[in-house]
Amino acid sequence: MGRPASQARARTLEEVAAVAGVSKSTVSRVINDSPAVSPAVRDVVHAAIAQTGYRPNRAARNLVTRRTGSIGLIVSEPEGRVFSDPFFASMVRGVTGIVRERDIQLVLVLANDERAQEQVLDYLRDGHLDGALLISSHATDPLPRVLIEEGLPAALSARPLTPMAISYVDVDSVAGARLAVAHLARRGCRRVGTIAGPRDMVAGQDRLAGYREGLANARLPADERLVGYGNFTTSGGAQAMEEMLARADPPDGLFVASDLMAVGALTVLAERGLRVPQDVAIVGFDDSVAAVEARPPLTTVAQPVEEMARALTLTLLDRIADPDGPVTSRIFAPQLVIRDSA
Amino acid sequence: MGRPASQARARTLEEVAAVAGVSKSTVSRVINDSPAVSPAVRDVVHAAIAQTGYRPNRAARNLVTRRTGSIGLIVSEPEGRVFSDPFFASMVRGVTGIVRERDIQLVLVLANDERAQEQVLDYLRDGHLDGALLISSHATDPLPRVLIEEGLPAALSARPLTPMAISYVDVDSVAGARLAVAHLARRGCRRVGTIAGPRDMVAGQDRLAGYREGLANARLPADERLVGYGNFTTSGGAQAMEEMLARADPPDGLFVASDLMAVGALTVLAERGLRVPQDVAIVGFDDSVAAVEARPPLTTVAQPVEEMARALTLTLLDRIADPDGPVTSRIFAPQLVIRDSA
DNA sequence: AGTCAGCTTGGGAGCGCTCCCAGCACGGAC
DNA sequence: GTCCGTGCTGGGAGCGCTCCCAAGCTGACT
Repeated sequence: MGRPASQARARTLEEVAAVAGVSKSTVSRVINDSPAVSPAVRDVVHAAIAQTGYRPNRAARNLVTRRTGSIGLIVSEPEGRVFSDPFFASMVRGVTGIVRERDIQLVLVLANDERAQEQVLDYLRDGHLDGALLISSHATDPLPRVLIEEGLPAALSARPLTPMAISYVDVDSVAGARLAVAHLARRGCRRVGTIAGPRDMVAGQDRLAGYREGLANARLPADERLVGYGNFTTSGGAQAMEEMLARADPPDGLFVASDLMAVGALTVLAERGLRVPQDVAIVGFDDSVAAVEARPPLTTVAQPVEEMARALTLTLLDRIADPDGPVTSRIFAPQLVIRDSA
Repeated sequence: MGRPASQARARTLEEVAAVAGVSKSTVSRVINDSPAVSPAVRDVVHAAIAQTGYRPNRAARNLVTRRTGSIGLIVSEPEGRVFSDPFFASMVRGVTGIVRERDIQLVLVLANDERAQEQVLDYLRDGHLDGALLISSHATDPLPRVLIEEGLPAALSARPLTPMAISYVDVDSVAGARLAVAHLARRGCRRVGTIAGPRDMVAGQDRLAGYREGLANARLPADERLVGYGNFTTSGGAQAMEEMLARADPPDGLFVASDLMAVGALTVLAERGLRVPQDVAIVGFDDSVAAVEARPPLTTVAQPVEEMARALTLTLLDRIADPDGPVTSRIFAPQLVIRDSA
């Protein structure tokens, strides 16, 4: 069944060239899809590659191309938070898909505290990575700005608070929130509240803004006592719900800026004996597994996370290939997924 | 503030050597901590390194040492499941700590379906990685065995079902479950049930075995109707709880093999109007954030995940340094964390 | 027939590093 | 005084690859 890999000496370009009866330059051209190779020779070389089981040596290639062939997935939030977010899992799946077919390494980098951020910066400056995917949503995160200044290709998983010369992908959160509120209004809700995200996250701000627009569009009254804030986690949602119930009569409709927070709200509502959707109709955001598993299953705003992740990755790769190219960003349209909670 | 990194040409050994007035061999020795350098020269070279801001070129070094300087974090379960598990976040934090101080790259690899597994195997065989950390708990996972056969250094995040020549770290799940049941018995519970993990996971089996031992130790009756099975997720726990309640009177004590499942059980109990801990005392497993955030906060069995992750990583690095060295594994002692649920 | 452009191909330098080997200086043993 | 370790240092080959440059060959055009 073949020897252990550690003993199987790797083939080299030279050997393939010998087998194919051509020079190593030619083999190199074939490998790199250079057009300057006649079809006949190309076939011969391909056969030789297959026969020898040749695989290019990454280190040797990197040495001369001055590329590393790897990009970083930089998580600059408390890792517990990020990983537990279903958004992250889908993101990784999307990124991995692209990265794998291009034979690029995805290096996981945690930059969750100040010290780590410094180290990460050093790391990036040392040129260990060709580029970076930044997973972070806090508007106050200094990393994006620093990366631009350092000239390292980067792309963000969310729109930065202040416009900057960096690519990003994001869902149209404002539109998503409007969608949710419109649905609630259509259902007949009159007192529509929201549990918004943190005020220092763009997603938090946008979804709140969209909620307000939605109210206005539906000619529904705005009641600030029905606006709560959570940190996008389950417990944050529960707490916000409790606080809202403490200061005002229950709303009959509620837009919650994340499924996780909605689940938290759900438990509080259940404790209070309020039925969903009869007493309070709820719309979440993300369409994560949490939405499916919630009781009742959540009506929610879906974002095409995997597609977004693919776009994000491709954007970064474009930028790596052409560092002076244009900064391109894409906003994806959200979609309402109707289940039982509203 | 300095030119962009992309323009700042990297220093080389040669340049440092020139500055220090020595040969590049000597500089290389200093960098690699060779003892064969006189203290005086060493100091001069260190000064030159600092002055020039020299950083070794990873590719060049890899080319000659035939190492890649990176290890894989191989996630061979559905990524949604793994990432959402708080265990994973702590694991990553521990691994990252070690890896960062050794300047090793952590490459994230998803092997969540058959096709991906094949690709991952190819990838490993190509020598892109010096070794692999395997995050997977399904006893049926073929990857560990394959890695051994390929001769690629690897370490598992959990004890494999069948003993094999591969290092791993794990918590003593049996002891942990015994701890939990003993606590329940001490509290006065007489009808102690369990929601166990999947039968094809070692952790599931061990915790169930520990539960049984705990019952025996406390001279408590074993009632198979009080044994349920979940897949370590919240919804799995809820479902198992419902099924148990459907086929038997509620237990007065319950050991749940994971915090996430315990949270699911909690919601079902709440729906049924059963109070925790008064009617049913519950002990979870993992001491994750979910335990802290649960209502009531969960008494649970803690495992020193971060320390385990560090040990796991060090084990792998040892193995990479000396592939023929002994296979060492470590079992960590669990600890009971008492909160409000039992 | 001669010239030249255009297409393929081969040769070989060089990327930055490690590590083998040789050389040198010094000091102790004879 | 000679010889031989021992400790430190420098020289240089070579890792596998890319890419520049030159050379060969074809066919079209003058």
